[in-house]
Amino acid sequence: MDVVNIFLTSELGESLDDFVHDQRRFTFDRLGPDGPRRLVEGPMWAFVDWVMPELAGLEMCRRLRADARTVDAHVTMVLEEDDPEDRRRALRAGADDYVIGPLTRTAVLDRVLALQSRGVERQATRRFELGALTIDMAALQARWNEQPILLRPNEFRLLRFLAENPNRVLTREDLINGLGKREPPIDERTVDVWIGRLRRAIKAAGGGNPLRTVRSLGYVFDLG
Amino acid sequence: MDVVNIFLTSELGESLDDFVHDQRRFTFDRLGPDGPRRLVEGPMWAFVDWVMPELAGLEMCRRLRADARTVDAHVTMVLEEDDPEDRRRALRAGADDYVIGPLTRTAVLDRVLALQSRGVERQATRRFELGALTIDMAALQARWNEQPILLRPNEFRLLRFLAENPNRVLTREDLINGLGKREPPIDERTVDVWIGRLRRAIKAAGGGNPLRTVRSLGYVFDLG
DNA sequence: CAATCCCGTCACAATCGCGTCACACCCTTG
DNA sequence: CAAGGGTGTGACGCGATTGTGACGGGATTG
Repeated sequence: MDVVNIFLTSELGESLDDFVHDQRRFTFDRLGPDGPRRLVEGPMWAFVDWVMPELAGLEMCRRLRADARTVDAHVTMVLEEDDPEDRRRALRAGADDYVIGPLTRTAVLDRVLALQSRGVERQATRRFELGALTIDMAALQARWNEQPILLRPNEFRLLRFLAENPNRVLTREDLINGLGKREPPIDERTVDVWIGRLRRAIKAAGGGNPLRTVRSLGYVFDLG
Repeated sequence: MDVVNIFLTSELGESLDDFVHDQRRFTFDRLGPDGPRRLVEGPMWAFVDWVMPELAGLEMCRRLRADARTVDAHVTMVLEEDDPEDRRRALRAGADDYVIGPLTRTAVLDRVLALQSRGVERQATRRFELGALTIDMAALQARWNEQPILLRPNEFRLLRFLAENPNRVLTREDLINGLGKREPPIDERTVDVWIGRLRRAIKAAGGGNPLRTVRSLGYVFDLG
């Protein structure tokens, strides 16, 4: 059975106990300033309150992104009201997403289920190789046969996501979701430009072209 | 209670008996060159040794993928040492995953539990083989003896449909319907062109001609 | 506050996919 | 061997899809 690990920075009015639903086991846990209390395997979802007792939500967000145990978590920021300025700050601090509070059980499940529905998930792998390509999550660096590939942040995330799902056609929508770009909505054609830039960067490092276009569908990272 | 069926190609040093843990029943069984000894319901996990007494692990892997009873199994390859080249070969032969041996009870459970929680599920027949031909639905790619066949989307669908109905004469109408071309109506002669293009692509990949013309009827995908 | 970087969008050119046609070739039948 | 239907395939052209240079706004740096 799949396990979905959900972490929250605050107690909620309604009880959010562990439960099983639709073939998945949902576990809930408190998330403190020092990170998660327990280590888990599998996808992690963190909901961070804008205002926290001991720490500003934005700072918490940054910590999650810097902490090796939680870099792969999908971070949702919980805003008190819909302030465009706050939304932007949240995303810049590393959040993948946000909801307008207060946080309810329904809101949590909506988020998790919606993003899981495509079944494209991050794997918590620190460093991995695919053919000549090496991706080092800790150093945020990619190499082609030891030769560093000069990537901008967005390109790195794109390459990472593609490489995490090799030999599998990813639609432009998958890629947009995979990079956690919900807000503002991204034009699908923009993905073409991302791919173009990524290809150029790989080629500049002496690499081949592992990114295959599947016309009218999307792109694949080709192994072999 | 959920059942997790685990198949191994070799005896292990430590005993791996059936047992119950965490709401799941784990059953273990030997996996021989002819496939599983018993049919099971529910998820199957196969651990295939790189070196087997009677059959190379890679060949075993391909057989599992070609066998209707086991196409949906999650196949983990057991490597003796961490050779990137071997890993690639394993994945290309259809393995979903690999571990560096020797295989222990802990390694098996780690794998199964980790992947179950990560929600890595095999979609029905994502990949199948017929003789030298391999069709990978996820990557939308076909190979002839490991050599990729360069197919355009329509040709891929055609090949897939033919390969799904081997040894059976398909009329031009069958093929048009099989590819879901209702609108606009397709001229039956167009199918001839499709077949011609598909044959050329297979030959370009060093393949033979598995597509036989049945005069005044249609075409067959010939097995053997 | 100037210089630089990153990234989303646009517009246009290049490319691709594919249905159709036309004609040569093949096989069958008488 | 002549006749006639069936099949293979090169060529063509229309649409749709994709690649990419250019631009501008916002963020970051110094």
